[in-house]
Amino acid sequence: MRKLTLIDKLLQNAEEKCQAAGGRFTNKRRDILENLIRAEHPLSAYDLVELYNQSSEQKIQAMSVYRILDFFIEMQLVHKLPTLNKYVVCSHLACKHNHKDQYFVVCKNCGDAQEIAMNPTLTKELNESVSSVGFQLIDAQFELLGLCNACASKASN
Amino acid sequence: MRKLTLIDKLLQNAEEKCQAAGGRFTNKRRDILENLIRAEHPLSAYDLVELYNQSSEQKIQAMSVYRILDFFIEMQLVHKLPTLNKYVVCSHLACKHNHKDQYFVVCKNCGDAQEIAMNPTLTKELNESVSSVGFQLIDAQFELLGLCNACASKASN
DNA sequence: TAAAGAAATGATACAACATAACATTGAAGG
DNA sequence: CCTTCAATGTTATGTTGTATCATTTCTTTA
Ligand SMILES: [Zn+2]
Ligand SMILES: [Zn+2]
Ligand SMILES: [Zn+2]
Ligand SMILES: [Zn+2]
Repeated sequence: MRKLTLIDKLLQNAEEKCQAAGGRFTNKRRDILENLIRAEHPLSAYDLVELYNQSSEQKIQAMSVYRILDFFIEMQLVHKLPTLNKYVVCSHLACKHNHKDQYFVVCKNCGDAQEIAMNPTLTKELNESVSSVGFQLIDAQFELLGLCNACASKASN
Repeated sequence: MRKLTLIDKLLQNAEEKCQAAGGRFTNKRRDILENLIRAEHPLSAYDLVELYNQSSEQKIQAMSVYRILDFFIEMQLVHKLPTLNKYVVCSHLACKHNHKDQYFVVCKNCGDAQEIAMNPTLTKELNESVSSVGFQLIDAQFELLGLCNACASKASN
């Protein structure tokens, strides 16, 4: 019996989370998620349409991809990055726990994104800052623009 | 001699900032900025096209509005809110100083946005968090989703 | 002040991102 | 089976943003 690959495990974990929430993990959803996992960087919805239509016998349309992405975002398996109009798998796909506050750093040069868990102090500071102007926080996810390690060291050469 | 209104003062201040940076403050730019100031909430580029074409003898095209917005963003007189695909005037239009780190809270209910200056502690925490993963920050501006004071109190009725 | 150069805008076309609305298919439960 | 609801198909259209080349307007300077 063949050992499960890492991706198999991620997909299996994702399936469990979907089913636990009463959602189905259809073939289309599985394939879209797998493509996004393998990409290892943010993709647009239309990137995913192309990828799917190249790698599969079947065809999918943009409308369906958007619906599937919405579903995964609801399940917290995928995040949307509004500054890029792209989507990326949650870095906690392998974890059992549901993650809390996180943000993304986006590399201006290579476009890669990294999900960063907020430490308690940062969360606290942010919450205090927001509530000090009478605002009720619903979702703290955000993106910061900068240079990743790799690109920063290249740039300084 | 008529007293200058608040908006006149804001526009005058904006003009000075543009000229100090070697940019022109043309009539089109002035009118677009004035429309955005008067709106008092975020507008899309096409909202601004419509507003201009309704309120002016002349006509403007989307392309020009995008260029004007880019110019104002460069001048730090306008900010883009990527989660809304909308634009809003900087809350420091009346100040002489150039503002530093800030973020926006966006009301999920009414769509209003409020610009919040980051306090030193928050800036420090954020910088430390980012650099701890080897990332170099370029732009810390971001948006948080929630409920504004007015909408929160309505909702609890 | 006329010519040259640079900045701003016009005009047209199109690319990229996203949703509306209604029809059809397919899985799960009784 | 058959009902029901979730998921997807299908088509059309709305929204956001950029590319490209032409023209106008302002500024500089010879
Ligand atoms: Zn995540
Ligand atoms: Zn990079
Ligand atoms: Zn500002
Ligand atoms: Zn509100």
